[in-house]
Amino acid sequence: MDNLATADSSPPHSLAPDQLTPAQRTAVDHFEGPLLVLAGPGSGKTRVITRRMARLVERGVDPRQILAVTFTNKAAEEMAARVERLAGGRPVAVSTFHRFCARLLRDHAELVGLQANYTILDTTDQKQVVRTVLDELNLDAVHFPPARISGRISRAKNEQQTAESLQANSVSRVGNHFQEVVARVYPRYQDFLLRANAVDFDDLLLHVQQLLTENPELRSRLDQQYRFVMVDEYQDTNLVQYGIVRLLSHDHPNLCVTGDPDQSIYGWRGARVDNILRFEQDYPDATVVRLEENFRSTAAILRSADQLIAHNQLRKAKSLITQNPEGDAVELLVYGSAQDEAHGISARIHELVSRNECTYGDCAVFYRVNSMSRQLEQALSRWGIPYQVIAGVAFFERAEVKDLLGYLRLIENPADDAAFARVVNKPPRRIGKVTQSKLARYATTEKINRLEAAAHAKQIPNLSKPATTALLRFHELIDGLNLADAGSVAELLRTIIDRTRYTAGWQTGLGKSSEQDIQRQAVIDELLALATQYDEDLGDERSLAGFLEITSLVADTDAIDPSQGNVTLMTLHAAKGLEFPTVFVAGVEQNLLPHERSLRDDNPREIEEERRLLFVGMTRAIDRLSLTLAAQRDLHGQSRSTIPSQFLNEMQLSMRDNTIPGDTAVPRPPLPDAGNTMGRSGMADSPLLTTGAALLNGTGEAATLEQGFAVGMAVRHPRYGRGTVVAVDGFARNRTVTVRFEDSDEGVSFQAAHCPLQPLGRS
DNA sequence: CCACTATTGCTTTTT
DNA sequence: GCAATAGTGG
Repeated sequence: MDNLATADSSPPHSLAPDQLTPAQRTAVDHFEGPLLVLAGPGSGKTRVITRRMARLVERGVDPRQILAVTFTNKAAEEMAARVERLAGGRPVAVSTFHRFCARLLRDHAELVGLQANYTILDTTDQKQVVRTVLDELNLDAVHFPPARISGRISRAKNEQQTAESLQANSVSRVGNHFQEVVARVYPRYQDFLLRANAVDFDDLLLHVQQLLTENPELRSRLDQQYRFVMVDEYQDTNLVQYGIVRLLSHDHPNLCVTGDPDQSIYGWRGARVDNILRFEQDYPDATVVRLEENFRSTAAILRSADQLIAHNQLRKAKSLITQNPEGDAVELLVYGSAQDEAHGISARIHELVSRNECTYGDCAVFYRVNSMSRQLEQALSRWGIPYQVIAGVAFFERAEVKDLLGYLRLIENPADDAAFARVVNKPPRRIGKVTQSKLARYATTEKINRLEAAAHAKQIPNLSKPATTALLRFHELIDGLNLADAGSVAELLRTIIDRTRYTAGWQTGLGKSSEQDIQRQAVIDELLALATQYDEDLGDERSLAGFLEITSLVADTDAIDPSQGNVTLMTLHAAKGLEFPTVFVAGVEQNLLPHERSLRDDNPREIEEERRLLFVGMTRAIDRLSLTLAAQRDLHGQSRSTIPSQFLNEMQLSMRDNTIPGDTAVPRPPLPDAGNTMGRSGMADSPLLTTGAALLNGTGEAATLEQGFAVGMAVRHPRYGRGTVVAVDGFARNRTVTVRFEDSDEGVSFQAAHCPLQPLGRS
């Protein structure tokens, strides 16, 4: 089951579980004082950290005195489970930076001007808030895109620039319109958040830093409480995180950080590699351990990766060593089009699996941008290969999820005007733009939140009668909802869906529902399942705040599920910390990897980060690694010729050209027939939906079928199983296929061009 | 004054 | 190919 695992498991080439190299041993046995572990890819870093934590407990350190911080929930959970196992069942707290801060802030909210029931805004909410502020300033969102503005605000926060200092800064730089606008929006944005008792992701960290800086007694108490602090992926910390870590390890500098400057890929998010590079200056008596031997990849893979990364100038020289066997050379596969590339990869996986060289779950495909998953999904679908996409359309980004969570947020924190704006007219209850802006104006002048203002609708000037009653009814609706009455989060969600008649508008009637509605319902069911799980896990401890905290701070990478036996598709960023026997990196082209944005102003730092990104991707591979590219790729709908990535010239590769025009160099899947499609795919008729990612798996887009569909044709859907086509309507893009699946009375309609239906032949 | 449909434009990476 | 806007009918 562990074919996808972090570095600590035991891949074929690794040391026996109990064995440690001398360097690893030094790190594990290190007790007090600062420790820096510089760990190359596949060097057993996770194993070292977990072993060290267990060792601390063994030496009598109370687990509550250990604070371990990672960047993803997935990493945190895995680490916690592993340490607990090693430490004889004693739980050790492992948390992400954001979660740790969220908890701390919950306990001390009033010290930074918040209340304990504050809510966390996501990027969509942030953009919405920016939009509101732009409106107030009479600026248009077309000329000043909210996404860019909130990005700049986020960057400012990461660099510890307050609204005031940014303003001061931009005044000195006259002429920069955009910067000026950002400086004007920032303080109002922040004001909105504070009034809404809400924080954004950056605030979680920033508020905690402020908390620790301004309250020395609290700081020293926490410093004392967390006598041992461990930070994983230290090269990814930003200035604020760096500050927090330092504030917590002042009196007890038993700080252990681990990381690899060559795997720093979050510079764009404010991460500072310098943090790890200057650790030895920050803590002159630090012990430094270098883990350079790789236990993961073949020598061939490692050699190419090493050659690549050696081209980074702004780097301390370091080479990767391994005693692993040579293995196959790293391949470069060149295809004529993105479609060929996708089919080529699928064919390759199909071949490897049918020759029993690996399983589907052993394979991963990485790419630079999420939008590249679509074509890969289509091809894999056509080949009948089961796959999971990490963060295709993220589960928690789905409108239904955000709406329902919006209701929960508003119930928990009535001051959350962002949540109010999100749900006040969802589903449509005749509270449109005009009414909302009158309400907002009134709320602002009266200095009350919007929900309260809705209760006073009769006092709002120029409000039409129907609008007034609609607002009053909405207020009543929210007022009548709470966790105590509902009994559990899941029950509360059901009550919300029921009372708002949330799904009422969906039934397109005539005894058939659309594919879209089925998906939306599935999303809701998934959220309910998640809530039920939460209710069970927490028992009497359950709270809305707790549930919202979990749902706000999850990442899509958390959904990676190795046990499913699926090919895994994800971005290069999401791939960090994982390993797979067979890896494909797709789209290794100039302007894509390196991304065009990094080439734009010829900044070597950015190009080096792109190089590290490819390095990270390559070093995930255990046995087989292929880099692929397409000579032509669609960009904004237009097909364009591409240029091979500059990185390809920097390493040893064995090239295979599959671009012979009009030829069969790229195989297409064998024609489907009822007999062997099932056997080949290895897919269950209706797989269980377990995670958000798995849920969305296979439903995105799909095959364009040359032969089309006809009434009476037997088809198979990756999720709903076998069925028969009962109707075909419309033309071209509007063509829909209605299918009746086995054990179902209803027909389900699909867009012919965009569904993963596989024809099985006539029945 | 609101809801719905057609149309234009922009698209890294993520806690 | 999506999401914010413009336009139209109710």
